[in-house]
Amino acid sequence: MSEAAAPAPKPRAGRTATGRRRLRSALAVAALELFASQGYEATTVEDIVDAVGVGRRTFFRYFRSKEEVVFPDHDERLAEVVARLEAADPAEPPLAVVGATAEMVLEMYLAEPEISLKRFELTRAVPSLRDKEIASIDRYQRVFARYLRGRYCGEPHGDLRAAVGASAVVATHNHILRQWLKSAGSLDARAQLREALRLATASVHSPWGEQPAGSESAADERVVVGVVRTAASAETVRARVTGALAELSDDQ
Amino acid sequence: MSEAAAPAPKPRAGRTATGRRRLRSALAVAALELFASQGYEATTVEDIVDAVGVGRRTFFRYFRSKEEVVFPDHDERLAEVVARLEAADPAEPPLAVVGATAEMVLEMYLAEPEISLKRFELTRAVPSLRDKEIASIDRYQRVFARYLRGRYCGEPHGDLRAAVGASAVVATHNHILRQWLKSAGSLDARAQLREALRLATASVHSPWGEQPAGSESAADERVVVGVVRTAASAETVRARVTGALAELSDDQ
DNA sequence: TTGTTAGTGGCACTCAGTGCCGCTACGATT
DNA sequence: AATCGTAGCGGCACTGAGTGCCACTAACAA
Repeated sequence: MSEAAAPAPKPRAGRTATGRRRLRSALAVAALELFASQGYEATTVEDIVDAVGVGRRTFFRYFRSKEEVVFPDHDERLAEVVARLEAADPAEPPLAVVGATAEMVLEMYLAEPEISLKRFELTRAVPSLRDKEIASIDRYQRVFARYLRGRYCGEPHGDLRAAVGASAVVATHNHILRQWLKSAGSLDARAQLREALRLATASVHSPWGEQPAGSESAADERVVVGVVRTAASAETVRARVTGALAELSDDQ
Repeated sequence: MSEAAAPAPKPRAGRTATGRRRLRSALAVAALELFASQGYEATTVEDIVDAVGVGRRTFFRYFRSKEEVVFPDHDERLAEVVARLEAADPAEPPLAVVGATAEMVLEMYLAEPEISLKRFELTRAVPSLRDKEIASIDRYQRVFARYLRGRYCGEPHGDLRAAVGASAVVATHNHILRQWLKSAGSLDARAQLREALRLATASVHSPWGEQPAGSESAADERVVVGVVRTAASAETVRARVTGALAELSDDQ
């Protein structure tokens, strides 16, 4: 209260000494500390800038909003994801590309565990931040879906497959990430994600859609006999295989 | 401007005549009209209440925020979803229950096409509303995932399967809904959703996880011979079937 | 007629976010 | 070395969302 009584003589304590672009970092650090100690909503932007010793206006030069200080570099990360997808080998299976990109995103979280954990606690506690994170996750998913839509272009249910594939990858990524966060950085999340993606995206890898009654097949069509040993009934296996093999023609 | 010059004598034009709880509806209608005509952000809450002829304070008694007027009954709908899941027959396959619930949600949109379309346009144009909608959709997905987690409890990758299953259902629902909205209410979205759900959730219906090297099988194990006619190579079919039939023991 | 209560209006306030202007420190030019 | 341009910053004033509080009024009950 009383420390702000003299607006005329600016203290300017070590501002330029910290460097021009370190201000952003200093603001973020101070903000996260205050959020952790006294809560997100109870912390005003004025509290943050007072802790750093800069003007309130300066805060909004480095962050578009109070929420953005919690997710400082989401834009850059999304841009990396887009770049990665654009640079991907078109010979790779589409879902493998998306899965690998998801692994890259996971690596970003794993690279700075303490920040990821702080954010996790914050987003769990503050609804508005949770909503914000959901929205940014959705942006990843949209980018994934757009990529897959391009790769599945022309296929029977390409758009649907793209949407479901993207959502499966994102859901799997989030599941593994959440497990890792809850365990406070336990085991190899990378390997877990890879295995989980294998399970989750199994059905999306092969094309969907009803057989157009032997359209382009006929030529190189062959008869394949498979022998399966299982406890399930024959009818169950028939239904399962029928669903799984619905249109197995042009994908790898 | 000049119409607000006399604060003392309240006009009170037909307030009570419209009924006590119709005010909410009147506010929503006026808001949507203003949003459509002059844009969401350019419309202040004061504009809305002036159009209806009530005080600004009253608006916030009916809507928690300016955004909520666009999604007036999301809470009730989410409650309906929860109730439906809780009342579901435990004998039904879990994903069938969730799928049917998603169909119920779709029905809600289809029930009032003009409002759904207006909202669609608004959420497409205004980022903050889009984020809000994403967040509320995520709430559905969480409820779905929670339900599936309970049903898959104890199974190999139950939690992952629940997360992926829920996301697949939601992604499918959104895809069909979006198609319907883009076509301005064309054909039978119900049938499309049902078929799409069949495709999208095929792999999640059967349990996941690695075979425990013949644990409880042995007893009622049989040999099943399947004949498949396809254009794919034998190796492709083998890999596909192996993946699809990974653990086919207790689910129907 | 006299409480009682629910719904409302209005006022004042906090706080996020923005536009604008002035200041200052730094670098480049001559 | 003096000067100009500029980028970063502080501060002020403003808008608008959202909230707390209190007074008022209409309807209802005793």
